[in-house]
Amino acid sequence: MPENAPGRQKKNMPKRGPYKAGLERQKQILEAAKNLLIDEGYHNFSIRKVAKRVGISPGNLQHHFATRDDLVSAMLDHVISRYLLELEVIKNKASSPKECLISVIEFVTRDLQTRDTTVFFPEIWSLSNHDEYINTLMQQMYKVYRRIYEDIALQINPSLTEQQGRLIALFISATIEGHTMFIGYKKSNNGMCEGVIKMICSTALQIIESGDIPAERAKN
Amino acid sequence: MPENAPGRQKKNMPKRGPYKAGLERQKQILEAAKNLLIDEGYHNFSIRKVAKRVGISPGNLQHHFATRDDLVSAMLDHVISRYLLELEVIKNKASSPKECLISVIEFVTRDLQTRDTTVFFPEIWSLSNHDEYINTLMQQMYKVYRRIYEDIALQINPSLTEQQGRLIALFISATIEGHTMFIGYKKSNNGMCEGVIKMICSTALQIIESGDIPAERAKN
Amino acid sequence: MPENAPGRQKKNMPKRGPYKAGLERQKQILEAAKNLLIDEGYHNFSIRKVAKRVGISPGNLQHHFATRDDLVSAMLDHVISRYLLELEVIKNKASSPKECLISVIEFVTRDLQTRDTTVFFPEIWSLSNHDEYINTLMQQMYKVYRRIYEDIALQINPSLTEQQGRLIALFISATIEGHTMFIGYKKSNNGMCEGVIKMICSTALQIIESGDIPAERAKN
Amino acid sequence: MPENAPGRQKKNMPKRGPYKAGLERQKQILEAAKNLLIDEGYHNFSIRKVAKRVGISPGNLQHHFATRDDLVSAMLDHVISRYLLELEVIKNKASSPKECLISVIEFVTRDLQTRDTTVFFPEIWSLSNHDEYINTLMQQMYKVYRRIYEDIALQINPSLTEQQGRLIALFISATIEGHTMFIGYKKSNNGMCEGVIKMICSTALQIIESGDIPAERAKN
DNA sequence: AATGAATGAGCGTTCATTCAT
DNA sequence: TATGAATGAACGCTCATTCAT
Repeated sequence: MPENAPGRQKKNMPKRGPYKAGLERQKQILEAAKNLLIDEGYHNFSIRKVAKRVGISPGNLQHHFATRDDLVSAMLDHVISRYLLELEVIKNKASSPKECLISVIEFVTRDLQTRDTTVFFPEIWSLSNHDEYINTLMQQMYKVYRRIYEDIALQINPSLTEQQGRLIALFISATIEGHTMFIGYKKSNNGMCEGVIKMICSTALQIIESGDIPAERAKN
Repeated sequence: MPENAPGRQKKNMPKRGPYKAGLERQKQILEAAKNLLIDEGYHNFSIRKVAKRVGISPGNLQHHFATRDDLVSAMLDHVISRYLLELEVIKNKASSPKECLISVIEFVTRDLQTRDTTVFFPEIWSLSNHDEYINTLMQQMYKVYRRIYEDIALQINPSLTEQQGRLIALFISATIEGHTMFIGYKKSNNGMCEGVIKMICSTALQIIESGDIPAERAKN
Repeated sequence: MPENAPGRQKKNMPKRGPYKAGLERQKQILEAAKNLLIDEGYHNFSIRKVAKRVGISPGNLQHHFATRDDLVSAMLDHVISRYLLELEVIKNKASSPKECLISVIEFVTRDLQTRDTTVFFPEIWSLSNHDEYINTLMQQMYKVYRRIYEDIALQINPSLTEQQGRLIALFISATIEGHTMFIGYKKSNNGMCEGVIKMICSTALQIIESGDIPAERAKN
Repeated sequence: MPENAPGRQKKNMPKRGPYKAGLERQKQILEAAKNLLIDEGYHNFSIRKVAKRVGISPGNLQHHFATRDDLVSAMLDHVISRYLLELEVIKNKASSPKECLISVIEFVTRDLQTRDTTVFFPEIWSLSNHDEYINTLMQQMYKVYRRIYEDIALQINPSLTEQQGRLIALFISATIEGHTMFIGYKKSNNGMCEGVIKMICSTALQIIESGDIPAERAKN
């Protein structure tokens, strides 16, 4: 058993890694798992179904991912890191902070309308409330993601404090995510996407530039 | 067989209703179902667990709610209509449109921090992608909810078109909902709640008053 | 609880009989039970389904027929006695033994092609192997039925012994019944019905008239 | 998952078959299923009971036969093909058509008196009215079986048309089957078996030799 | 790296039956 | 005469997991 796939592993025995063919298999499995999650939802997710999609036996799948939790964790890792990578590319394409802000907002918001994103993220949101590991994973992802907005905000308006930057970044990212259920794939208001984008962009810019952000007090 | 609980029923045969004790039971069941959903998530939801929580046999539960879907639907109905009722009360307490806007935003956003709300709504969001009935239920709820913001917006700024009102309402509601995963119960940024509220309020007012909302074109 | 419906009752408490309306209900129930048996087979038979067909509650049905076995027994009684009555009528219409033989054979064989008969009797045959009460009921019915052939045979050929008459009657009745699965309702050879009838008639007559029947020895 | 046992399968994916031990298990299961059917009847048939008889877990049984229908189908297949094989042997032992006719009739009729046959076939007859797959299976079996009588009849009396041969074969086979409920295992007239055999044989021979069979018209 | 065999628990559901109303 | 409430057992089935091969 390799058990060296990323995820929730406890025991980390120093074993030989998977063969090349094995790595290919793992990717197949993770893709199939992602698609199953999206097609049927987490409440209909099972390793047997994943195995059937890949065309291997459940026993074999469990050779690659020892437990169901391992598989789910690895799959979420897989999808999330790919998503963050995409974001990085978008960010690096822009030549000015403002342009960067707008292109990231546009990319993320338009991406909400793809089936994968419309379905995948709410799945994570609900899961994060019942599984601490998944919650951590998700919060890490959003921290990395919000960092983009924080950096941009401070570049556009250097007079902002770090805390203000964090609050702004939180506000922008939460605002975008919150539209998923309304303008997402097959959602009844998906025609409003472009209008929403404009509102988010102008609001974000206005907040950043005005610097009129409440001072924070909470610690936690 | 009662089967006349709210939910996914189509044919409404003229049957005698349940006894008083039966109605009490139904409420107990719906409460237990809600709590189970919140405690363990939809993927761990089962009628047997609900029955165990109520302290009755699965057979008896199925006497009250014939199928799992019936139970889930009735439970969602139950929770959602109670939530909308609460909103109505908040709305009616306010004496001016602006005050109303602020108090509704404050109520809803603070409510995000209760465990029930933090957990319950993401559950619905994810479910709505896999169950058309639940999606319809959810969209109806949000339509009623957004109607509040639409009315307020048009009262504050009568020059807004209906479409602009709808877009604003969508933006405000989506912005609030989007914070659930970040400032909700036990979420890492839950200390930022008050700051977020201020930003949402000022942003909402600014958008409504400026009337600087993109004209829409998409139909779909 | 009346419990005075025919069937498998053990305790026969001297209670007042059912009201007129109750008797009507009992007939409704028995008819519904018969139709359910025919529509879905004994393995899908349940008192709940019967109750649903009648439009009453299972509890109420069980007020009329205390147990499932009671209901089944009463229903079989009901159908069988009606069937024997029909036969009696056919028999009495004929003016000569030969004519009687032919008309009974024709009636019974053609009746095999009705859906009710095609389905109902195999159901009894299989049940009789697992329920002694039903087996007794069935054997009684066939005894009465075969008696018709016995009488006719002895009338046509008075030189036959009683044993020979019984053997002939058994042979004729078994021959007819055996065609159920082949020329019955929706069965692949149901076009051969008339040919079959002619063969049965001529064979029966030939056996009776020739008297060339093996002497029996077995006792049991 | 083997799922390659005979039965109601459609797609025949090129999977590796079961291990040797697995094949043994499948046979055990089919035997247990047959015996359960005979002991308790189809209405008391359950995969759990079969599993208990074999001494395995229900889950394991479902590994070999994925659904209840698969199991039932495979079991019927199993029993029927064994039965047809036996018949073939009997047929091939005979040296003349007449002898063959008599030995087949004797074998089949006497076999009616074994418990297995007395119980098994009525079970199929009733099931065939509620399950199209089983009806097809049964009709195929009887077609093969009747073919024996058809061939013999045409050998004994070559002047018979094919249609006449089919009608005769139907009549002989139906006549035999029809005696199951009367001379079968523990049935009240089982002492008449030998007399019945003689009547069937002489009747069959007489019909075949005389060629006095009604011309058919119906098509269907 | 892969499959098949096996377990045991849990699921939604149906059911016969009992009983209070 | 009728319904609704309730139980407890059984059903077919899916599942995560383990293990021998």
